[in-house]
Amino acid sequence: MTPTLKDVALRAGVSTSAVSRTFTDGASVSDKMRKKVEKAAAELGYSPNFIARSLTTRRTKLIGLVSDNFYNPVFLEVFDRFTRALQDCGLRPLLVNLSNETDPENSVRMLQQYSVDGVMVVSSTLPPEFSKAFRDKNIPVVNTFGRHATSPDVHVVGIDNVAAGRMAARELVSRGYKSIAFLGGPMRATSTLDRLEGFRAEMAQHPDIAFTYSFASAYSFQAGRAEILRLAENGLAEAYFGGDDVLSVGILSGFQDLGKGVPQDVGLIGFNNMEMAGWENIALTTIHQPIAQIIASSVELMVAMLENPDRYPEARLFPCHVVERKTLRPIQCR
Amino acid sequence: MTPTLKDVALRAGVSTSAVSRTFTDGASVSDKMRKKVEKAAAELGYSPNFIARSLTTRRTKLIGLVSDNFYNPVFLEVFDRFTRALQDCGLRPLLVNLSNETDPENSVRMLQQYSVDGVMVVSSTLPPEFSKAFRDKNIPVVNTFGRHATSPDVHVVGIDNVAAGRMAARELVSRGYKSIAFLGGPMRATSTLDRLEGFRAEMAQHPDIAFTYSFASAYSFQAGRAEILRLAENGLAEAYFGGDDVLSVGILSGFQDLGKGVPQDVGLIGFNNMEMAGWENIALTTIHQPIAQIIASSVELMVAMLENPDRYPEARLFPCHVVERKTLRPIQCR
DNA sequence: TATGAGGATGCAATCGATTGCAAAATTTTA
DNA sequence: TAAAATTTTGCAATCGATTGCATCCTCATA
Repeated sequence: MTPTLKDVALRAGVSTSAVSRTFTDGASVSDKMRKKVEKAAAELGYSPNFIARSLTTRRTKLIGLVSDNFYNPVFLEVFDRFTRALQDCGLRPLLVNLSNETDPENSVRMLQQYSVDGVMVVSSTLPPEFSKAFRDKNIPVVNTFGRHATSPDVHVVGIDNVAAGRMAARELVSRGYKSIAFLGGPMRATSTLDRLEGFRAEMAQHPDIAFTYSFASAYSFQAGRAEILRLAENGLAEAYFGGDDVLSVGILSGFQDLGKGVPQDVGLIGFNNMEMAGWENIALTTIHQPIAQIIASSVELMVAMLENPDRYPEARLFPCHVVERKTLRPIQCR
Repeated sequence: MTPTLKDVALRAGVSTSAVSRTFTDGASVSDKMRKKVEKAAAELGYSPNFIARSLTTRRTKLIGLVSDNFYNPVFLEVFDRFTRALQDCGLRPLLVNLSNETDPENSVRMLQQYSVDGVMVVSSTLPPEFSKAFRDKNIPVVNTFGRHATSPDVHVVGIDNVAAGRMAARELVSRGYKSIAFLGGPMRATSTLDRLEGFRAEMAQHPDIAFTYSFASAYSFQAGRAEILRLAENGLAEAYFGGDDVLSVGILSGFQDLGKGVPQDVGLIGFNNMEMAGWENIALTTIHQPIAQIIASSVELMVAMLENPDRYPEARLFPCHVVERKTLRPIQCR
């Protein structure tokens, strides 16, 4: 059906090598030959078959994009940016949904069967074994939003969660709140734990301020709402750090039920700066994670690894910053 | 590096055909042979290379998943469901971001170069030419969320937008509003136009009720907010049908600015039933689009087309239903 | 004009599988 | 037990490309 190399060669009256060479840059072909071949190719509507090509070049330009997080609004941006950035490098994302996969084996095998050139593991909750499994098969892998401490033998691009936790605490302290709480996502997420660590470290500097913490059952609206409602039974803190923005909107909703005004009665700072956090009827003060940079850097790193697979693993961590909106009272000068 | 068919054959002391056959079901191999081969394969950690296989079988099991909409929250669900459903059929989604692509040519060529078995065009805004371009190259295509009227020569799975528009109007009428407005998404989206058509048709049955319409510049929060604020200058209607849920949340935010209480002062019904519409502090009454069914059906249809590419094109339309929350006043009995 | 350098071309092997066909092995039938 | 039928197996061609190597041109230089 679709024309092949041979068809073009036949029509142009040249060898298949000649045709192949006009379509691989850097190959030696005379102008005359190139013209002839290009003409025949155009007439036939030929373009080289990547799959067949990959057999000899050992490069498919396919990149596995594996994630287990398909329900967080920030992932809209994540997918958009990843696909664009990859496309711009001539790479193609093969999407893998790991949502209820516990065993790396399957995904690794599958991606290996498709001879992907590399894999991007996009998750902060996936255990490091996943990334390692790829590396063990000699497939270049970068773990975006990963935790650098856990997998020093795999490339990680993301943020410093400990620093982010500290930043949140510092922000809350600067507003003069006298009792402050950390309301994290599920405890199994290492990112949560790291942020708690930083948060706690900062709070340790302020023994005069009451500090408590707890965890929601998931990074979800309902989980945040349920947890804050549960917490309210024993009295609320003056300000909270929500595990992420959707959790925080749940908390906001709980405050509303409780008749607590924000920021008059209680303060809240979220995490991620998802698009909806900026919606005027939500107006969540939150910590922005530099997604654009993280993804650009991830792809850049992947490209570099394709050139040199033995690159020494590195962690690229980007700083966050707080985005002030309306859920925290103004800074207190004392 | 990774073991090949030949390696296994060598180790098992059999022909490559034998190995190939034990890995393709339905092929004739004796038990003894199978055991021998499987043993060798297991020892080597072999699994067949799909890419190489596809060369002769002419099946890659790759499905192009092309979309131009990466920022609507419902697409989280869409991507999650699509990837799962495809995976469950042994198919792999090759993601293509068409966000700023105006010409089908590139994407078609690219997907052809990867020998995808089929393409799912997931968009209600992409012009029918995109879908047609694939069909013209004999690549099976189903247009999910497409408009059936425009492309009767391509498989379409989605909803009946005209009916949905009518449903919205009817709902608003049943609440006894005396002036009703349609505030759609961008005019170029055919889905918007179809919904307006249905809406208008229903309103025509009620000449006593004032009816107006207008369009926001995009399916976005800011566009909805801006448009309602603009509209307010000449006085608001009693109730609105928002083009989609994010647009509607923008409208809600505008109402808030205007000091209009919902649903006391003004009513609003959205479209899509995105997850956030159910959040208690948004509580948007909206029309639910049966995404789960639409996607299941799309994938089902794709699988059927892989079996029989000459299948006669059909449109599969699913009914919507309204989800009552808190942005519409109760039904009026007269 | 002869010589050599270097670029352009083609031949044929190869990448990792599948598969039609014929030969070999096994089972069934007489 | 021999012949026929059937199942297994292997050979070799093929899928659509790329590429090392040898040959052939071209053109500049002496």
